[in-house]
Amino acid sequence: MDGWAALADPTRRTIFELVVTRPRAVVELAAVLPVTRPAVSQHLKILKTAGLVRDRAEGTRRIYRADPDGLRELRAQLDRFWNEALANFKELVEQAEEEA
Amino acid sequence: MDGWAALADPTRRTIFELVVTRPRAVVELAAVLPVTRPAVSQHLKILKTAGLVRDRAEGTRRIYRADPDGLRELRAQLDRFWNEALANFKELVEQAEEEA
DNA sequence: GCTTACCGTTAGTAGTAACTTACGGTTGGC
DNA sequence: GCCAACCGTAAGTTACTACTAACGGTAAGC
Repeated sequence: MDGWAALADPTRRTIFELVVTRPRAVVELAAVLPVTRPAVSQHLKILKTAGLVRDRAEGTRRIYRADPDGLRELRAQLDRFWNEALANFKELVEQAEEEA
Repeated sequence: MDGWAALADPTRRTIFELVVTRPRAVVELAAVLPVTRPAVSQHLKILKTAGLVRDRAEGTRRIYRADPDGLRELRAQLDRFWNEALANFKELVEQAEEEA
C-alpha cells in the first residue's frame, strides 16, 4: 500500500497526526482512539511500509515517530500536480483572452 | 469521500494525472485506461465530489479539468504534516545533542 | 425524424480492507 | 522464577469499493 492509500483511511490519518507531533507508544495511541490496540498495530505496520513512520524499541514499549522520507515523496507528487494544474489553468485563461 | 481517499485509488490517480495536464473528455480517458467508460464516469464523480475536478458540457461531450480548490486543501494539510514532522525531528536532534 | 456519438446511473458481483478476538512472544520488576 | 505490561500476528467476520453489463437520456449530423 502506497502513501496515498495509507493516509486515505481516517483512523490511520489520525494515528499519523498524533505521531507527527511527538513520538508515541502503541498503547498510548490505542488509549485515545476508538479502536483496539491490535488495530493500531496493524495501521502502524501499513504506515511503516509506506515509509511514513519509524519505530524503536524502548523496554517493552515500541515508540513510533513520523518519518520524513515517505512524506517527502507525497509532497513532491502533490507539488507536481499543483504546478501542472496551475499551468493548465493559466493556459485556459490566456486562450480566453485571445478570443476576447 | 475526501481528497485523500479520492487519490488513493490507482486508477483514479491516473485519471487525475491525465486531467491535470490538459482537459479531457470521458471517452478520451476511457480509451487510454484499462477500464470501461462507466467506470471512468464513476471515478470522475468521486473526484468532482472531492473538489479535484470540474466538468463542462461541450456538445455531447463532457470535458473534465483539474480543480485547484481540492488540491489546495490537500497541499495545506500535507504541509502542516511536513512542518510538524520536521519540528519534531529537530527537537529529537537537540535532545540527543544535550545528552552528548 | 432517424441514427450516431457521448454520457450518467443503476443493479449486481467479486475482491479487499478494517476490525475484533484469541494467542504467543519479549522485556522489566519483585 | 514468576507475574505484569506491552506488543505483533493469525483467523474470522463485516462492510465497503471498484468493476461490468444494461439501460435511458441528450446533443449533433444527415
